[in-house]
Amino acid sequence: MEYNFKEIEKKWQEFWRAHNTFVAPNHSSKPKYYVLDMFPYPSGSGLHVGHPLGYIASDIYARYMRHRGYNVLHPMGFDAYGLPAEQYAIQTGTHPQITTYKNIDRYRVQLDKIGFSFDWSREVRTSDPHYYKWTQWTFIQLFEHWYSNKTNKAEPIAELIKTFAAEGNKGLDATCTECDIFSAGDWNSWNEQQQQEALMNYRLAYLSDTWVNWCPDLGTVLANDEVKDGLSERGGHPVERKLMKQWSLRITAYAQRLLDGLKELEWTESLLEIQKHWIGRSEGASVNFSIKGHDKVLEVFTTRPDTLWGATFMVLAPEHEWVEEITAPDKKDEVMAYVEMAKNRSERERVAEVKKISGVFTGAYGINPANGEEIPIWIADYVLMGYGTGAIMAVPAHDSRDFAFAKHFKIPIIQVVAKEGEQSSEPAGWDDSYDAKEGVMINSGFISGMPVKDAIRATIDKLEKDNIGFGSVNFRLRDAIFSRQRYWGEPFPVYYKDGMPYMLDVSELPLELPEVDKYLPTESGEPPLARAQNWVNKDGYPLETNTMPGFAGSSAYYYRYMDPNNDKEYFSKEANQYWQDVDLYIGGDEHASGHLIYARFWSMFLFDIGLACKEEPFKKLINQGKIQGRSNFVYRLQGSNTFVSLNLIKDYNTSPIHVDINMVDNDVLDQDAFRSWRPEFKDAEFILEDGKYICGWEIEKMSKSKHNVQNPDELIEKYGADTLRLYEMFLGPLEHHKPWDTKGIEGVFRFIRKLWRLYHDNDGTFMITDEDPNAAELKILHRTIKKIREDIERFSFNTAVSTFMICVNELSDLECRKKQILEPLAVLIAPYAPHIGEELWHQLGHENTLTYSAYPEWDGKYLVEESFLYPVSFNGKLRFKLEFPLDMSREEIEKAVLESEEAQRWLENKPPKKVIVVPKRIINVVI
RNA sequence: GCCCGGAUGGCGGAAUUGGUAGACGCGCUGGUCUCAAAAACCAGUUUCUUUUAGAAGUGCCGGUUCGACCCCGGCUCCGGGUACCA
Repeated sequence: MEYNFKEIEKKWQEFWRAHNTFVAPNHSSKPKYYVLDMFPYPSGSGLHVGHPLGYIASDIYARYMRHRGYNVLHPMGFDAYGLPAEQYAIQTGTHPQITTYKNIDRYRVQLDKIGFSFDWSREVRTSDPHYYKWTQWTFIQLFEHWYSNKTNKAEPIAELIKTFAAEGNKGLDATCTECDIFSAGDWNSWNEQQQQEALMNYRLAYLSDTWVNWCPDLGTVLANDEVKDGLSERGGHPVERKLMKQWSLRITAYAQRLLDGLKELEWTESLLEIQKHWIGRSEGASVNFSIKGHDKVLEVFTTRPDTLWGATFMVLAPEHEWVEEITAPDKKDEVMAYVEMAKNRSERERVAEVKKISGVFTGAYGINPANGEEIPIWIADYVLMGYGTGAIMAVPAHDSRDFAFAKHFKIPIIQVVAKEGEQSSEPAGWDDSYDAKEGVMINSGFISGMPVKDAIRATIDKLEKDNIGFGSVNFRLRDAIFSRQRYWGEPFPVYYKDGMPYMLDVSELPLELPEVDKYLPTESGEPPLARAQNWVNKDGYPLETNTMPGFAGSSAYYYRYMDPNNDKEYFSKEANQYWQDVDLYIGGDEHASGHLIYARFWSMFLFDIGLACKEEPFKKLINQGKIQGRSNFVYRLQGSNTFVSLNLIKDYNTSPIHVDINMVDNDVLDQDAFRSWRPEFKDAEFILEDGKYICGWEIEKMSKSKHNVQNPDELIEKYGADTLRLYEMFLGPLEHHKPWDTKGIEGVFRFIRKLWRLYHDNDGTFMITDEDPNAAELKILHRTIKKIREDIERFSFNTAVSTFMICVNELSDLECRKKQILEPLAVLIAPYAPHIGEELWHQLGHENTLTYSAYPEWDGKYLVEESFLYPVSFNGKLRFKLEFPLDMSREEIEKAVLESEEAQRWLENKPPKKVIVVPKRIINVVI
């Protein structure tokens, strides 16, 4: 009987479920290991073969660690809030909960069929009130804390109130919204509302008027990481800028820690790089420029204070609050027109017009503090309100944007840095600015002659001494906008009294998502929750109508898995002490600037308030590559129903049409399937080559419209889950993006059957002997164990599959049926192909699962070689091979090589110049 | 533009520390078994040449080295991130 994967896989999946094989206890004497996958958003189209790639890898590792004696936490859950279910609700009226839960059920069935070793007793769903209770709880904690730069952590607002009452906010070093200095007297004289307003500037979750990315088509605001090229990441809808009252999280308080924390993480270089960029730390100085005729000082941030002498103008962002005030009366119309234009432009237009130079002169002048020169103040949209102070000193000689601007508007350009050993030249003649990171200062007063680095230091010292500036650091990272004007998300635990927001009491959580009649904004433009009946707190005050964004629920789900059914707290201290942090996290790199920043921030905050014992949640992270689609095409002869095979199309006028990849095998079209695919192709004719219709192909995104989606279900039906698991790993390195192609799956399927036949005769009878293995068999086994262990340790799963193939090929050649060889092999392969592993283990006479059996160890004594077959090269070119004992000395080998018959041919009686002998590697003769 | 990653047969890929380039698998070619097919098995498969052998060869050009897919310098192309971030 052949290997019956359908029966066997079903049997073991049921066994695992019935015996709770993968349930991990929170109390164990074993060491812990936490393997996490990025939990999926359950979309309506189910899993395609790209989704399980990372899950298979993590499952192999989780199973491997169980074999090695670890208590392995390997949970799975669902990111259950999200736009698609809500968009569907808007169209059909179906509650997003119904759609989402239906999709989750489908995902669960699909996941189970692949044989994952998840501990489903720990499943979380972000839309479940038992779960989001703690998302809301965290929000309250964020609201009740502020960030002290002195202690460098989050501190309770209650303490801050005491400080304000005793000494005002003067000496306070906090990360906060810019606000006026007030005294204890001021504070104590204020009413509740005034005090609350002052506190709002400090809270880590705060409500403020913010410039947001407003997406009219989705009817909501988006975070910076949800916007790409001026379009929404989901759906590609245009985004505009809008000033709105929104909740934000003061993630910028953690910018430096988020940056520093990266150092200890075992993440890929590219991921660390993306995060570094996103945080975007720049060192420089704040410099105050006074404005002629005003008693205001304009603060700018520059990374190059040394170039102060070259600052020939200043630029304000169009949204800068002083634009109107400083503009000269005769320039008002022009300036306001420009500001209006800049404000109304969509984000998309702004991005598209980046190269266009535009701006307007305000008629005002700033005073360059370096030399007392009056320099014009311009308004231009190349200066962004959100970075630094929204105002810059422009140094056209040494900044390309300033240079282009100065040339365009004919503003003077002064060179202040020259290359070491070079003379200055006339900047008016330059093609571009000289963005000098190194060089020597010129035309710069007391710093002239200094190298750039020293000049920066000296300038900052001088600025600080004169009290007109100071060394400062700026981050690109912005506070995270946390409000969404959508229905399907966590409700904020917030009510409003006299227009001021207050938190619900923790005992009132969870604040459950109310029912609404429609999932659309109200007629007056309020979010969908405004439609809810009685959306008020227990005292009748109105509740917040915004909901939280997608990243709220995914920012700490990895902690909740540690203690998922805890009703009293987020997770217990004991559970957290035991599981600590995620040892291995596998997921896509599309979350580099979103989820992975927010989750780290969230974790740091939970650390600060004493809940989590680790600051960084994800010790090691691997990005599995995306599986791309591989589309197939047929070529229709223009204006006909005739299709031309790929290699003949050059002779015809054809147009390509996507065909479903399920009716194509090795790029050969199943013509009958094609004819019955769609009515219009019923009478299709084909122009064939070698009697076959060959399809063209292209690598594209996997999508329904391109007919290139491959579901795992079909493949499991045909080949079984073990084959699918091995094949996905065999495709190539885990981290690589790669096109999906079923071409090679037959080979893996053959391998699985060949493995089965090692243990069974042609009739399917189990045939294992107790005979002692010979040296050759032991060598194969131990070499395989060694290589498999090394490969798993370095997450090289593709080469591990090859190694199994080599092992099975060799044992088949030897017709080895010995228990001492084949029993360890069954355990060895079980993490990869768990069903066949369990079945063989069972047939070998074991009653229980092999999940917790020790992983085989290799013993070097079986691998000792006595001799080595040396490749012998002449001038680096391989000529022949010679075998020598391993204990032979270099001198003896050299002598033997030179005396050998083959060598004589190449030496042609000339003495060699040099002979290199690298033991166990190579011999190279130089002539 | 800037930053990161990559390029190896017809295809996916291997070569872990500078030491036999192309493991393993697909595909293809030929064969065994069979009435036939499936399955399985065996042999071959980087390219070129004057084929018992030789030459070239890891995107291109150059360098270091006894020896380079691997290190260095300069390019080309592809993928990703980011983009008036002062």
